[in-house]
Amino acid sequence: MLPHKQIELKLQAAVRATLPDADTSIVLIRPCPDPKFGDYQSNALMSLAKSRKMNPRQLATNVLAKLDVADWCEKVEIAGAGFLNFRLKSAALTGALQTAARGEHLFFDKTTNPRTAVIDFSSPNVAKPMHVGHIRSTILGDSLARTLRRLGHRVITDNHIGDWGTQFGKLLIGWKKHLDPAALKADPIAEMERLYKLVNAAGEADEKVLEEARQELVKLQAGTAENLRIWHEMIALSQKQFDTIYARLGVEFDHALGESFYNPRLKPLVDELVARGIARESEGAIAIFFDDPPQLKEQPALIRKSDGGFNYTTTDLATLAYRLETWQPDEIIYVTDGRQQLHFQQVFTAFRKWQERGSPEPPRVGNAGSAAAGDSRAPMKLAHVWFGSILGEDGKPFKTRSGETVKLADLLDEAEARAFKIVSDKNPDLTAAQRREIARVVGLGAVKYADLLPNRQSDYVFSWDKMLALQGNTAPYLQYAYTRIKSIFRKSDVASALRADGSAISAVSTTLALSALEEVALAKHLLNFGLTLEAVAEEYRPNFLCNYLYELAGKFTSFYENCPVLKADPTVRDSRLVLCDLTARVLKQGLTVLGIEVVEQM
RNA sequence: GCAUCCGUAGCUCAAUUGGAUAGAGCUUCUGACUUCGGAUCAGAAGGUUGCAGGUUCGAGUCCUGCCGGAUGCGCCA
Repeated sequence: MLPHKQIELKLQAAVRATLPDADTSIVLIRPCPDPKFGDYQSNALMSLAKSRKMNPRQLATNVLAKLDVADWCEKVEIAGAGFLNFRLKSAALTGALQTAARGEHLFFDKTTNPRTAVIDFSSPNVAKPMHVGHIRSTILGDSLARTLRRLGHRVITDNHIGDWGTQFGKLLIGWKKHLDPAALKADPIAEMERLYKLVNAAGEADEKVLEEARQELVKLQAGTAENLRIWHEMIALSQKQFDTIYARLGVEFDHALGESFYNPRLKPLVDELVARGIARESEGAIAIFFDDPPQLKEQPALIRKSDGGFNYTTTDLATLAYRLETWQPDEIIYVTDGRQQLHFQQVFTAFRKWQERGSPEPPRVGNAGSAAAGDSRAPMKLAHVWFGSILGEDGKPFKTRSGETVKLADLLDEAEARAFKIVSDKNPDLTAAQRREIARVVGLGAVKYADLLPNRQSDYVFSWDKMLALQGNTAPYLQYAYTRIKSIFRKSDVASALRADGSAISAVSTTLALSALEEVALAKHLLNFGLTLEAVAEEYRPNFLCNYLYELAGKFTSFYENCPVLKADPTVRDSRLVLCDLTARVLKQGLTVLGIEVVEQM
C-alpha cells in the first residue's frame, strides 16, 4: 500500500480515537499545493472542528497526540488555521519506488471495494455517418471505462445505438424507390444518407410523402417481412461502419443493445407505470408528472404519444430496468451532451418513483440513502456525465465550411495526414511505413487528448490548428517525453536487462540514491498517480489525468535537463535509470487509460 | 417567462471534500555547451476570477440580487 494511503488510514484512526462519532470518510490526504508546506496535507480537521464549534488547532493537537506515522513521515506539523502537513521520509519514498521497480505496483492500488458500473456512451444512429458530435461521448466514455477497469472495478460498456424511430419511414421509401445498388456497395452510409435527404426534402414539398412514410413505419413496427429485412440490412451496413471507426479509435463495447431491443418492453412498462399511479393520461398522451424536485414541477415527461407510439423516455426507462435486472450494477453512467440534462433528470426521477412504489429486482435500487434489508450495498447511483458542445472558431456549433457536419472518419484522416507531414519533416530518415505508424498514433492521440483535456462541462472551440499543433499540453508532447526516455535505454547497455514486458530493470541495483531536487520532485510526483486515477473515477473527469501526465512530463524534462543519466557515476546512473523507467511506465499507463498509444520513436 | 450551465491573463483553458501566494499553453520579448533526441528547456511580461452584497478563520468555488452568453422547456431523439 502506498505511503499516502497508510497515512490516511492512520489519520482516520486517530480522528476516530479523538472524536468517536466523526465521519472519517471526509478525512483525506491530498498532495500539498506548494512543496514548502510538505508533501501531503489534510485540511479535514478544520471542517470537523467547524461543524463542532471546536478550536481547530486544539483539535489538530489532540489528533496528533494519537497519530503515529513515523514509519513514513518526518514530524507532522500543524500549520495555519489547522492544516496538517506531512513530509515523507526518504526511505518511504525510495521504498515505494523500489517496489514499483520490481513490478509489484505502478503507484496505484486496486480498489478494495469493487463496484459494477454500466457505462452508456457513443450511441450513433443507424443509416447516418458518425460525425464530430459523437467524438466526445465516445472518447470520454472509453477513458472512464478504462480508468474504472484499471482500478479493479467491473465495467460493462453498452452502446445504445439509435436503430429505431420515425426516420425509418422515410428511409424505407428511399430504399424501395430510389436505391442505387452500386452506390450502396461503394459507400453504404453515404447512399443511405442520400436517400434520407431525398425523401425528407420530398416530404417538405408534398404532404403525401409524409403520409406514405408513416405507413412504411407502421408496417415496420407491425413486423412486415420486407420492411423488416431492409431495416436489418440498414443496421448491418451501419454496424460495419461503427466497427471500422471503433477499431480505429481502439474502442470496444461489451454490448450494443440498440433502442429496438427494448420494443417488447415498452407497452408493459407504460401499463405498469399507469397501474401504479405514477403516470396518467393527459391531452391524449400518457405522462409522468413530478412534484419532487421543484425544477420538474412544470416539466412532465411523456411516455406514450397520443397516437399510441412511445418515445425516448419510455425506451430509456425500459433500458434502465433491463440493465438493473441483467447486471445488478452499483452504478449506471450515461455519457451524453449537456442538452439532455432535463431528460435524464426526468428519467432518473421517474425511475426512483417507480422503485419506491414497488419495483423490479433488486429493491435496494433507487431508494437513495436507504439500502434494503439484507443488502448492505449502497443504493444504485445514476450518473449523467454530460459535456459541452463543440464549437467552430466563430463560436457557433461546429460545421464544415459548407455548413455540413464534420464526419468522424474525415476528421481522423486529416489528423493523421497532418501528423504524417510533421513526422516526415522532423524525421525524414524513417521509412514511410514507420512514419505512417507514428502519424497514426500521434494524430489520433492529438485528437483524443484535445477532447479530454478541457473540463468536460465547458463548450470547447474546435480548431484544426490548435488540435494538431503538436506543442504545449498535447498528446504529442507526452508521447515525445516517452520517446526521449526510450532513447536513453536504447543508448544504454541495460536495455537488455529490461524484462520482455518492460516491467522491471533487474540488472539495476535496488538502492536508489535521490539527491538532486529534480529527482526528488519527479519521484514524489510518480507516487501521486493513483490519487489521480481515483479522482478521475470519482468525478468522471479524465482531464485530471491529462494534467497529471503533463506535470509528470514537465518534471521529467526538468530532471532530464539537469541530471545526466548515462554520463553519471554507476550508482547514480543506475538510480536514475530506475527513475526513467518508472516515468516511462507511468506515462504509458496513463496514456493507455486515456485511450492513447505511444511509440518508441517519433 | 421558467429551468440548467457558464463568465478566470490579449487568445484557448486549468485550479483535486470551501484551503495556504489563482496556474498552464498559445502569442510577444530575452536567453540555453552542435544536444543522454531542439517536437526541448530556462527567464520576462500578462489578473479587481462579469458587477454588487452576504456566510466563513479562509470564497474562482457556497448564498442573494444584477449584467452578459449558451442550452433546454408534451407528443423528435
